[in-house]
Amino acid sequence: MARARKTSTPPAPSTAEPLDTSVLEGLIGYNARRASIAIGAMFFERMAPYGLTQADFSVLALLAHNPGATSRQLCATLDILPPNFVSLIAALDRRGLIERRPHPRDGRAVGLHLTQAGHVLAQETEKVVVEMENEAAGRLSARERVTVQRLLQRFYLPGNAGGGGR
Amino acid sequence: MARARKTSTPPAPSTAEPLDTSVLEGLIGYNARRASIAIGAMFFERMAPYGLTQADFSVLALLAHNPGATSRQLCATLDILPPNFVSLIAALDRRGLIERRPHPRDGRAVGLHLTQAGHVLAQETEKVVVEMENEAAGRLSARERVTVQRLLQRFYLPGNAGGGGR
DNA sequence: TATTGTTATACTCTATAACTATA
DNA sequence: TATAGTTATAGAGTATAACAATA
Repeated sequence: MARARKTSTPPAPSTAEPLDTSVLEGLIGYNARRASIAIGAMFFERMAPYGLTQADFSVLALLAHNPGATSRQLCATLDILPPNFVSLIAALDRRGLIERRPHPRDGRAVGLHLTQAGHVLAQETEKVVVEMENEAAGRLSARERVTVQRLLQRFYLPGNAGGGGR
Repeated sequence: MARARKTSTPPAPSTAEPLDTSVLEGLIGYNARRASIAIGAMFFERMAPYGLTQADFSVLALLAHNPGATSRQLCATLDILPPNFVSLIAALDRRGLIERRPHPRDGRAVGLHLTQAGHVLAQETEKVVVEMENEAAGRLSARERVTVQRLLQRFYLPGNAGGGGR
């Protein structure tokens, strides 16, 4: 997750001249990566009091709206490999944020549910993240924010062709 | 850099129902992260024949337009920590793609330059990456591509407020 | 036979502390 | 004293192989 750096940021005593970055800035991959890292660092700072990574937060947010979802479903949705999901879920369980109940129709699977504490934390952190995004996107209009989201989704969601959205 | 997965992608024998992801899809951070990972995986595939990571490529591309740049400048530009930059540069050097020359005005610094082979590789891979992006962004118009880049830059470039463009 | 969840494990990426040599 | 480059190292994150239990 690239934990945020110590980021003391001295008052720029730096003298080195900046480089010409026009080539890279013309690449969407580069821009998406840099923006993602910048927002991720901000996320890390704001979430420090709650001890949640982006993956942790995503799982809690998904469970809030998809109670009983299985590890398999969450892994597929978030593009996390099952072996890497085990310790994540175990940690949330240890913290009393989620509960594992036997799946009603599949003995192999386990349904995941938020506990009361999990619901509270999911709700509170969602608010924090939305505020953080409002700040990070402070120089974007509401319309621009919707636009950038819609365009980014074209790169990772299947069949999100044009048209549609108003 | 998250190397690309073995991605056999069986013809979806999967039966698990998809989850409601609307909360996450309303977050710019989530969308930027997912898009970045998707483009990164594609980058990894196309660059496999050249053995370059995104960071490697970025360094070569920057040196092509900024001959003599120092490690310090490249680190600052690409947000890479100096200790992590050492092995990257050493590998490019070992491959005969770059050359380290004493800095003309600073005995501590080392000016980095592309070799002939480095220039050839930088030019060829830049073409491959641009083609790859054209494909990845196939469902975006030229105007949309410029828009998404401009908007993403607001998150990681300082003082890129509105106005300006065009 | 295929799938869910898991253990073990290895590799990559990212971070900090501390050193050297020049400035 | 501060900066450029480096070494050593620790900790996240991400990948594969292989297993038990259930379908």
